[in-house]
Amino acid sequence: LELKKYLMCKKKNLDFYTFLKNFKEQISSLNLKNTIQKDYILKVLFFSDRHLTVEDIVELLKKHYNLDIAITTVYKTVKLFEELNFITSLEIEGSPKYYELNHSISHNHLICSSCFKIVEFIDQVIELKQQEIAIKHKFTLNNHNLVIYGLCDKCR
Amino acid sequence: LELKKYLMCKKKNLDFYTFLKNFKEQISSLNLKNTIQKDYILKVLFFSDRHLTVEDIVELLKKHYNLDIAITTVYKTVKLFEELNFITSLEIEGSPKYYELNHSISHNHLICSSCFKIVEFIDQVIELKQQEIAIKHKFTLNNHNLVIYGLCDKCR
DNA sequence: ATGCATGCAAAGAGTTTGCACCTAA
DNA sequence: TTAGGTGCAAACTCTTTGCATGCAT
Repeated sequence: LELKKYLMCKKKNLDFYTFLKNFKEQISSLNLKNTIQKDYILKVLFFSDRHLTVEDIVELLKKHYNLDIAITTVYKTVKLFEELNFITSLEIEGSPKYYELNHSISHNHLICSSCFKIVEFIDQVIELKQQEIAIKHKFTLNNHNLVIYGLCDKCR
Repeated sequence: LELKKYLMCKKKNLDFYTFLKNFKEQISSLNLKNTIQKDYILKVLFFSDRHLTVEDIVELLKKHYNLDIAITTVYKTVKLFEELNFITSLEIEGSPKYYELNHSISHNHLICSSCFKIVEFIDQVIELKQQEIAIKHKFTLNNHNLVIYGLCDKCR
């Protein structure tokens, strides 16, 4: 029971092995190969409570699983995972890309300019307004990226 | 009169020479040096009706004024201009930074994923909501970056 | 057996830095 | 005269690509 709770992901409300099984099935059905590299990169992202850069992923693979996976492989893999909608990316001014498990629900980020803490939020009013604006300008909305920069309470 | 109208900037509602004079005074008051390079980089940004990359600026300097200014100098200059709030920058996924004259008014961007057309918009509801969210999470908001990606009517 | 995957090395894009010389004030 | 500025070359960061080998299916 304790183990099961540990394996749950807050974001997906799912245990890792169910998630991994589904993942492996999707990889197979696309005629791609299941590998240790893919599994562990996914695992690191699944259990992380923060947004990770490619470099972070390499370090965590080494630290937690003593695995040496080439950074090139991680770049290729996160690109694939993003295309398959397993993960999403976040661009922050002057930083490498950050990755996180796909929440399915559209959300935005509030970032502290000093300590780089990232807070996620959802706002239905902003979501709807964006739809309105897209329609007004005759755009078909596909995704958006709202990042608010500020100072968190600890840093000011 | 025609000339005067030509020299007006839609965004600043100001003619270039008034703008340049004010700019030069600010540069002097900071004990920085006024140079041809700074003047012309500002000029290109002033008269542009679109967002410019550093590379765009170098090309326009050559095309319009037959000036060869080193790209390094342009990088250094736009960085300075941004710190002095003469211009603002915009980050788009997988693109170099885009610069534009500072509007003073906070605004957002809608970008076509196919032709990269950039449309600017202002929305008071979104602005206020962002303030609310910052307060809720105990952040002091300083700036934000909302980019909506979609397909414009021509591209879909 | 086939073909995607891995990982090394190398290239690539965008940007910054160090430094000698130049120029505005 | 003396800071700051310019522009060349080189470094730097992040990311992608080419290719030989490896491994899943």
